[in-house]
Amino acid sequence: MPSRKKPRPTGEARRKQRDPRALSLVQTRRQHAREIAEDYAEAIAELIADRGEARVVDLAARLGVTHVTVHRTVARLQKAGFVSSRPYRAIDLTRRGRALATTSRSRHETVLQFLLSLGIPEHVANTDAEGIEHHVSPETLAAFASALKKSGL
Amino acid sequence: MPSRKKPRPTGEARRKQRDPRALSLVQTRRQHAREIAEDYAEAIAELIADRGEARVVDLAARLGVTHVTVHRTVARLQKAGFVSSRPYRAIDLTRRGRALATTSRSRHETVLQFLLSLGIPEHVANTDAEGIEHHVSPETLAAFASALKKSGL
DNA sequence: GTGTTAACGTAGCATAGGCTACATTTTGTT
DNA sequence: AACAAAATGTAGCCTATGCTACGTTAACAC
Repeated sequence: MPSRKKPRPTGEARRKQRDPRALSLVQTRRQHAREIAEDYAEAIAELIADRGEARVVDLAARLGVTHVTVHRTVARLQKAGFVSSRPYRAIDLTRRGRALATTSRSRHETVLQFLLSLGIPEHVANTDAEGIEHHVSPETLAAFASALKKSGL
Repeated sequence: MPSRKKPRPTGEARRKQRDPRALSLVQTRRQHAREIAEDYAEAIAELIADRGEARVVDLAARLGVTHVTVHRTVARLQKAGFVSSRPYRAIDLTRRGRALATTSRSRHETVLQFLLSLGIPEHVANTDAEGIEHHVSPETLAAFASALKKSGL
């Protein structure tokens, strides 16, 4: 098969990207699919750690969506190579999925601790961290970690 | 008419939200539509300031999408009361749109300056700020501003 | 081993945001 | 005024992420 990847724009969309700020916006949008993968990987890893396995219903409760959404998304993540699953069975992470879960979790923790170190109340920090973590580059993450270390002395 | 707003989930989705972390995730997802409104409002305000008017093509170049996407989104934002537009004319912000643009712009600036104050390189900070700004609560924004003031002495 | 219930899967709908291709209107040139 | 080019609009397709409603399988009680 001719490797049916998602085709990048070739017409106006490509030609018109002259404004430098557009690049950041485009990157931010591209990031979106990965956000979901990160949230799922993190949640699956957590469920496996907590209860031994990740079931569709528990994942749904953990993520605040219906089991149908979980089912479809898991199928997509399986195609993408992050999880493995068989009908009516628990969901498992692939090696790649575990790697994603690990880095996501650690990044989440750093962002959360950093926000808390600024004096932000816990419930606010939790929600903000959830939204922010997916948009934090390695450089920014390192800066957060270093600021955290300084403040923690 | 019976006020056709977007209906909130009433079945499984509502019942199953027992996990506290789910709430943050649900909120983060709900935020999504507003992100676009903020990006558009900011871009439109900027174009009007820079060239006197905001045209569909310029907006498309500024946002890194095609003019078709801009056209459809502007229609949605008009329904939502953020912009006003007439066929083949420039796009204008409503009072609400201008308010959104102002707060978005100021928040963006605070986030960006805060990242820069941590020593993050400019091009990275720009991209990260673009992604992060939409997920920063008023509390966190205040914390950023206050940290910025301290560091800026 | 049968039957109920909970979990899982499937069908089908809606919204939102991308795109290309093509049609129409404005704008600007000659 | 007529034409060419640029801007805008429309049609139609795709993917992703939600949902409800309903069918199917597996787990568990008895």
